[in-house]
Amino acid sequence: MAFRRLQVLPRDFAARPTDVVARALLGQLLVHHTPTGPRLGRIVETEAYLGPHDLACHSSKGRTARTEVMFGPPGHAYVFLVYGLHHCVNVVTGGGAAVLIRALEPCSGLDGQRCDGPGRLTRALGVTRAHDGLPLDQPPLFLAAAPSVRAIASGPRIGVDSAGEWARKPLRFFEKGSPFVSG
DNA sequence: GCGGTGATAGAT
DNA sequence: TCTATCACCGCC
Repeated sequence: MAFRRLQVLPRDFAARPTDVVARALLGQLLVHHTPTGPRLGRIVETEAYLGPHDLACHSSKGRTARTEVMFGPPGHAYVFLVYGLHHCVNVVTGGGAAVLIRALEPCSGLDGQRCDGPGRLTRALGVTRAHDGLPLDQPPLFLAAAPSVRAIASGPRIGVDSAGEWARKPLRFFEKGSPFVSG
C-alpha cells in the first residue's frame, strides 16, 4: 500500500501559533498502530482552541489535572471524554492551547467506518484516554506527512455556543469540498 | 427532536 | 457528597 513509508511529523510541527497548526494539519495523516494493524486517515477538519483567554477552550476554566497536558510541550495528545461516551483527540500546541481533530478521510484499516466527527474518528481509530499525554511523533499514535493540500475554508467552531463571542470566531478549518467533513 | 453516559469542577 | 455541565452521536 502507498503508506508503507510514512514520514512522521516532527514534534515541533505543533510548536507554532495554534491557528497556523490547525490549518497545517489539514491533509496530514493521523495514524494509530493497533494490535490488529495500523489505522489511519487524512485530516480534513480541525478546530483551534487558543488557550486560557479563549472561553471555548477547556484551559479557560483553569489549569487542572484534566487540562494539564495542554500546558505541557507541543506535539502531544490531549484526549478527553465528553458526554460520558465520546473521546476527542487534540494536538497540543502549548500554553494551554490545542487543535481538535474533527474529521478524517478514511485511508487504511478503518473497514469503512465513518470518521466525520470527533467522537466517530476516535472510535474508528481506537483512540481513548489511554493516549492522553502521549507524544504524537512515535507509535502507537502519531502524525505523518501527506503531500496533498487543497483549498481551506473556515467557519465558527461547532458545539461551543456557551462561549459567547468566542463561539463565533472562525477557528474551524476544513478542506473545501471534502465529503468527509462533519455536519 | 431527545436521551445516554461518566468524568470534571465547583458548590454544599 | 451533590449537582450542573459538557468541544457528541444515534435513533425517534
